[in-house]
Amino acid sequence: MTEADETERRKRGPYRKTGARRREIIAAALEVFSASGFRAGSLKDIGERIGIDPSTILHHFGSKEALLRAVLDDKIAQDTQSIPDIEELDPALIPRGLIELAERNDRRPGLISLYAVLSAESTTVDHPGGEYFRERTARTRRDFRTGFERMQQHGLLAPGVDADFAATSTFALWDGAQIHWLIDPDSVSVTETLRRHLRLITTVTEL
Amino acid sequence: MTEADETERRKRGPYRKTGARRREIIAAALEVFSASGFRAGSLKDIGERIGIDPSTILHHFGSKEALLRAVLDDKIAQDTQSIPDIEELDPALIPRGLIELAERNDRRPGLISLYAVLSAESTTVDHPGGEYFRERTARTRRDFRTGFERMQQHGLLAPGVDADFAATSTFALWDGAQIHWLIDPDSVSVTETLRRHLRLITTVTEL
DNA sequence: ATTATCTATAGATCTATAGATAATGC
DNA sequence: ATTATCTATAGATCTATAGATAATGC
Repeated sequence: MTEADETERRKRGPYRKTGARRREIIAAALEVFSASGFRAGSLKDIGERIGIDPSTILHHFGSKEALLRAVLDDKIAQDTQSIPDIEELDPALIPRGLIELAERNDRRPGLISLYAVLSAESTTVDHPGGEYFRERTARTRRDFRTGFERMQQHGLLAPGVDADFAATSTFALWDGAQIHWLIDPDSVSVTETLRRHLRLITTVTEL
Repeated sequence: MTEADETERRKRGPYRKTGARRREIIAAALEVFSASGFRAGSLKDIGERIGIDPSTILHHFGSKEALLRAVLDDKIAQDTQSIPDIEELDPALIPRGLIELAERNDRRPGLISLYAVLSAESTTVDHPGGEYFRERTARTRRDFRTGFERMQQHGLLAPGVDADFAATSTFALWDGAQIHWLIDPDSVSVTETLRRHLRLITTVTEL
């Protein structure tokens, strides 16, 4: 009945500009959430950046939580911490791949801030990003471990370093350096710290 | 004039129980701020834990910001990341000292959460903890560097590791591991990751 | 005619203050 | 008599909804 009705008076669908507007909102939301966090970043802040009313944002996304999900989903595509093709990449090139990833991130400080701020905020009670960040950290650690296991099989890890420690320490050092960089950008270079760490835990020297 | 007046009708000062009540509030505030962050953690939440009204908290501390400062100042005493006597400690014992510090922190997860959550939140705009955490990270990095410089002078750093990298990487790895531990406690042991890192960057083996 | 946008506003916070009542201590 | 605590409330948010107006596209 209801389904038949819906089939009958079919919807027209979004206008041509709607996609662009949604992307505009997502971009503004990324800025605001990374600068203020999810809870303190208001729909009013987001709307003001692009000159629209908060209720217009809700028209497009339904709720603030749904907007957060849209921001995070959108960013998965250009994720800051997944190595492309880690399964097939020549193991000797994995460290280089990680460093290039860090260098790319250096050019998008907004994304770094989004992840660093939200991943910490997501550990607080009742935070809508909790599950996303639990899954993401698990996936990233798994990807890292896969990469370092392949290096290990080719004898590319330094003596005394196993794949699990390589993955855990690299991931922790990376995220920690990013937070310290956010707190005081002059005091630490994420890329340089990562590079030296990888020189230490692998036998790959040309980094 | 005013001063004379104040000298004349002198205040009686706080009651005997006031100190205890303030400590009670600070303890409850630590719990709430570490579980919810500063902005999302409300005076109502804090008051409910110890059965008092939000306005009573403000009577004792004046403002929510002042309460945060009181919580942070109180925690400086039992800081989670300052090595005792790093200036005098036998350089060979510094890694052991760091690990013991991490082990002590393991037993106070509330403190770890407070620092991890607030240090990330403090990077957001207009956050009252911003200066505190900027100073704290600078001081911690300086302490770490001092310690590793002393180790370097005694030839206790691994080949290719200088004091600056040792300090930056250890600090980053530590804070990053703590966040990952908060996100998924089963996936990473802060102490164990730190221990293996220190084995790698120093020549001290008994860890 | 449907979607996009705005205005207005409900309802739920939250911090802080004013002022009344209760507890403490001179 | 002073401090501690509570009740009541002001004033400032904020998210979300209802309903009117504007823009788009069949």
